[in-house]
Amino acid sequence: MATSTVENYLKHILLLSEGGDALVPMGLLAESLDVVPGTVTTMVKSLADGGLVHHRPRQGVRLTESGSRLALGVLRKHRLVETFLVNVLKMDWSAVHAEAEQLEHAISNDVLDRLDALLGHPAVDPHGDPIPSRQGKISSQVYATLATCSMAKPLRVVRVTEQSPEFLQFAEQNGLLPGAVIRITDRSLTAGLVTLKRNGAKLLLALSLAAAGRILVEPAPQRA
Amino acid sequence: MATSTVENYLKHILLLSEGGDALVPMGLLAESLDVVPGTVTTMVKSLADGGLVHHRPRQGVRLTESGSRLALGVLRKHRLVETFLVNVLKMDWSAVHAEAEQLEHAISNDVLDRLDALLGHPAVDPHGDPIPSRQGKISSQVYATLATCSMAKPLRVVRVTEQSPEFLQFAEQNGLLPGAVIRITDRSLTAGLVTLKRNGAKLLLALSLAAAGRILVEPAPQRA
DNA sequence: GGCTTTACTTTGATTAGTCAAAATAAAACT
DNA sequence: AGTTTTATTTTGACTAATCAAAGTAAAGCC
Repeated sequence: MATSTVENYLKHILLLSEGGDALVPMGLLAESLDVVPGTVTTMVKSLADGGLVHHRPRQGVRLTESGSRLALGVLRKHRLVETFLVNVLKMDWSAVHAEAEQLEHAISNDVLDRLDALLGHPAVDPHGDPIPSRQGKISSQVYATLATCSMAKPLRVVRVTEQSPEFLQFAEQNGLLPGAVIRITDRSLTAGLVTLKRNGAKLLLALSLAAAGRILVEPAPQRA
Repeated sequence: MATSTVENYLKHILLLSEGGDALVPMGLLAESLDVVPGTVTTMVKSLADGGLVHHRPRQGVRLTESGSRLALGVLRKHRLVETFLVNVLKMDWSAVHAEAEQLEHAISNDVLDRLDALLGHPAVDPHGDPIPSRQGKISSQVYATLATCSMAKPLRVVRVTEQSPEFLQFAEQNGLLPGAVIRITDRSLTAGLVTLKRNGAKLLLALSLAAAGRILVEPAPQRA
């Protein structure tokens, strides 16, 4: 079995490569894992020895087939555990990320499959992130964000791509959970602001463009 | 936070000291943890530096107050996780010990408390072992075993003090789960055999004395 | 094209946990 | 009491993962 350190490296590489097979720069990986760059270099070389990644020196790192399989397995554990913590144990969705970071390395595939069944084989976790299938497939639909979408039509929040409890709490308090239907009332690139109105809410809500870019949306069906 | 190695040492010391504050010999601890004795000596000295155990050189080791608190916490996690795996995820009780060994080090107290509530604050795990309370109290009732109990009256199995999947499967197949009511028909010290009959079963069942000593019983109420 | 900045790699050291094997203390036999 | 056995401790070495700091390659910039 891979150590949880190895599992973490693979998971971060997967997340940083955005589904594609682009090279992940070493520095980015170091920052993401919160270790110094030298550490990443040594670890990546040993992962490469183990056939889990390809290392292009001075350029970056990319998952191999078997590294990718492993990384998707870890991600599946992470997201199913998060779903369990929120749906069954009723935990705050802003708190479950840290818990899942630990549990994803301790849970067996047997337990995972039972959890999956208990939850009804969910396709996305509470943040709206897609859960890889047991076969390692991940539905990688490309969504627009509040910063990039068209402004005309009503939108439904599908996903919040940010893990920090502060941001998630902010999102929750303002009703920006996956499923919420909203409408953009204004977007100013110069001010760096997006203003929107939630269905059923009285007040307008202003968001920085940076924050808006973390919220993925799809067109909401007209007048449900 | 204590590493999972530290947690394991403390848990094993707790289990080997049988609730009392007897000194646990280093060799026994080494065997129980499946490491060589030299490793235990070094680790125990560092645990002693951390104030978690008292080390009497060449004699053994004993938990301090704070070591005991930590160990009971780990044991609580272990047994609640086992209960969850059996009661909620419907896993085989003979398989859950190994799973819980991993999960006990990864689960937070917050998650644990929610699990505890979900399960209805159980007092014992599926093997009949008592679950320490959140305050670290453990109901340490002393039970007789099939090897030591009186033979006259009907008995109820309360606990199976053995973790190996083989033994647990054997027990399960022969209906010796906690709660089962049985009656001893014969016990021969010379042959090393105990023979018994389960309520509702047709056949007699023979057990070695060693195996019988792993099964704790209490007097069953007469004709329920 | 040469200088500077930035990103990455190397080197040497550290910590946690482990083993193998030699050394020692205590207990157990004659 | 002296010797043997057994349990424990010490010593030296190893692996995984890390950091600090020095070294190097590649881009970017006059």
